[in-house]
Amino acid sequence: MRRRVTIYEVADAAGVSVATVSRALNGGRVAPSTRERVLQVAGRLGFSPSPAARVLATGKSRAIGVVIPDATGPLYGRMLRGIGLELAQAGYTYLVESSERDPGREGQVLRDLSARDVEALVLIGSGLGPQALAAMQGELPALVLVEREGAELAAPMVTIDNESAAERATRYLIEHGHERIAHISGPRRAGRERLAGWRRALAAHGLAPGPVEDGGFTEAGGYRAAKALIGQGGFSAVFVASDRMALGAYRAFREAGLRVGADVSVVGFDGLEFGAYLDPPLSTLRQPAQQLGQAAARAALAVTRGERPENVVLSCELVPRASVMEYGGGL
Amino acid sequence: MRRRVTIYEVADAAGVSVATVSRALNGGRVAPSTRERVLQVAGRLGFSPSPAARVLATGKSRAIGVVIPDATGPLYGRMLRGIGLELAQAGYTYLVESSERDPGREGQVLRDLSARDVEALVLIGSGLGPQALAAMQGELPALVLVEREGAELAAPMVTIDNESAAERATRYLIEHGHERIAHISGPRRAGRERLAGWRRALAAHGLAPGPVEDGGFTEAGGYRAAKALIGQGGFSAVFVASDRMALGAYRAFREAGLRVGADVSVVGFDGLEFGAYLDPPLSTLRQPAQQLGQAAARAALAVTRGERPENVVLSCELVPRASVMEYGGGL
DNA sequence: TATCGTAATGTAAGCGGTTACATAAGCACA
DNA sequence: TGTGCTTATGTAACCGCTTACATTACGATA
Repeated sequence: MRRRVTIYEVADAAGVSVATVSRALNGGRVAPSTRERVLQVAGRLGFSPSPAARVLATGKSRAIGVVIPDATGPLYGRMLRGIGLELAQAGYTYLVESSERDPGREGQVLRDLSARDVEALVLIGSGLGPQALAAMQGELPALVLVEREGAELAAPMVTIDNESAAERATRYLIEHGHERIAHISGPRRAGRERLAGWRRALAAHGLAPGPVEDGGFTEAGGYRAAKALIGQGGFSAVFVASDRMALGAYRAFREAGLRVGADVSVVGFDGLEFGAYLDPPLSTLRQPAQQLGQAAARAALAVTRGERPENVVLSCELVPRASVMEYGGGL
Repeated sequence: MRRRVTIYEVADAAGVSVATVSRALNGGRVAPSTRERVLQVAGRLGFSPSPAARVLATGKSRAIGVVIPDATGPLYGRMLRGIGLELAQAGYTYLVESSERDPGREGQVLRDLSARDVEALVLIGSGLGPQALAAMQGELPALVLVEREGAELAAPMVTIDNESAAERATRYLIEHGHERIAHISGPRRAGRERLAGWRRALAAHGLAPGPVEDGGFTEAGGYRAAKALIGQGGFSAVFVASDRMALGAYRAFREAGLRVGADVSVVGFDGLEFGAYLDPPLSTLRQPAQQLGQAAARAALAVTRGERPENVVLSCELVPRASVMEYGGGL
């Protein structure tokens, strides 16, 4: 079995005390020549300090906890990569747990992570509401909120600029000559902000808002919402607040005999991979998932240092594709 | 700041010694009445044992390390969910790191995870070769290999039955009347086994193997391979060893004016989400990603107990879709 | 009643680091 | 040469658990 090389063995081999070894390794005051020797011996022996012992001695675990809503979500992998990259530079790691979109389970997960001694918690996406979180905050380490409600929680927030992105999406349709633009909306903060962006773009161009239907951010909801819109008519384009809802909308349009990109233009939101493979490929706004992760990690590191980092707002990139065409007479 | 409740405080409050508290909590011999009281007090005080202290005292970290090739891979999220689920039941956690498909970095990552005291390492997908791993094995905890080469490493392996799945895919084409079936293959063990399954199915039905082109498991490679096949002709269907290569193949067929599902039938492999949204939807073999994760976690737990678990081979499920049609005269 | 085995509990020694405090060494200065 | 600093290093306590071993209590047995 692998056996751990301890600091004592390094100390013996280098002919110094463990305190000196510890200092040499962690940048304390040591004579340069001694440091040199200790480092050399430590390297030769393959010494690597026991994280557990270090945690116990210092009270800092050098780990942060990350809670995601759904392990299979396509964006979370990218966020985690961003988090991992950023943390690694600071010698930190992370523990991930998924709440599986169950607020009760999220509570569990938070307690669990907290019991595991993480120094900060990054909560991604929707989950427990602000009041519920506030109630738990006493027993939890510092929080960082990513794309989540909770301005009142005195926790740093990392978000995307939903409103501007939605405005950009809508403007993209307007630039293609569309004047009657519908919206399939979603719930919560993200949904509200995207709705607001849509409104703002229309208002800025002196256009009246088209019909709005809620799609609950699900494919089935998007399908139903599109059906409802089709029933009402009066639009030549739709801004859909998520790619997944756009998927459902595609189906509804197809069933109604409408060709996306010809009879009706569509812009989605999120930039999920499958959008590129739809027929026609879906125009969308790409979320900067990895950057969100990095920003969240930076914020988390800052809070572990007792700082109070600024909120971060990132913007999305428009991905123009064939689902949007020049206006040529609408529904 | 949150302060940790220690076992001493519980002991005081319950009027017993710390040893008794520890035993009461971990199932040692304690009088039932005492255990009851201790548990009660511990609950009231909100005691949860310091993992670091426990690791230090027992030498077991209750954590395993997981290495994935690519944080954004769509299957890894599912695998991790399986791993997490299984580990949680045993009171274990995991640390993930991604090698980003860089063997050098994988070496780093392994050392890093190992320095973090994980009790076992689950290596997913391709990466360092068996010789390189063997060379490191001395400084690493026990390994579990998931979909990876290394039969000679004396490490439990969790894999899918690539050959049978490929055979099933090919048989599916044969059942639709195709007799001249090409193959776009991939590298490494997975590629070889899928090739073998394709051959086996053809042989079993007395059919001659059609042309084979390697696509390197990438979309661009699939495109090139399909181009090459089209140049040669002589097939009415293709079994493609990965969905991503199938994506490239679709493009090549489209550019050549061939309609997938009509002029040429295609079966992919992996069961990635986007396949359902291709035009036409791609028939494929779905990898049991979550089950792979669970099996891997079970194996990892077993090795931490010093057991030598059996290899696990899981099978894939055929997902029939419109990319395969009854033979009606081929290229 | 003395003896012994057994069950319940307590005492204290680690586990492997960090770090406050003590000590020693080296040097400048009077 | 003695005094006082500064700097380098050592000693040992502590972080919060687990667990080997010691101790105590108690009923069973002779």
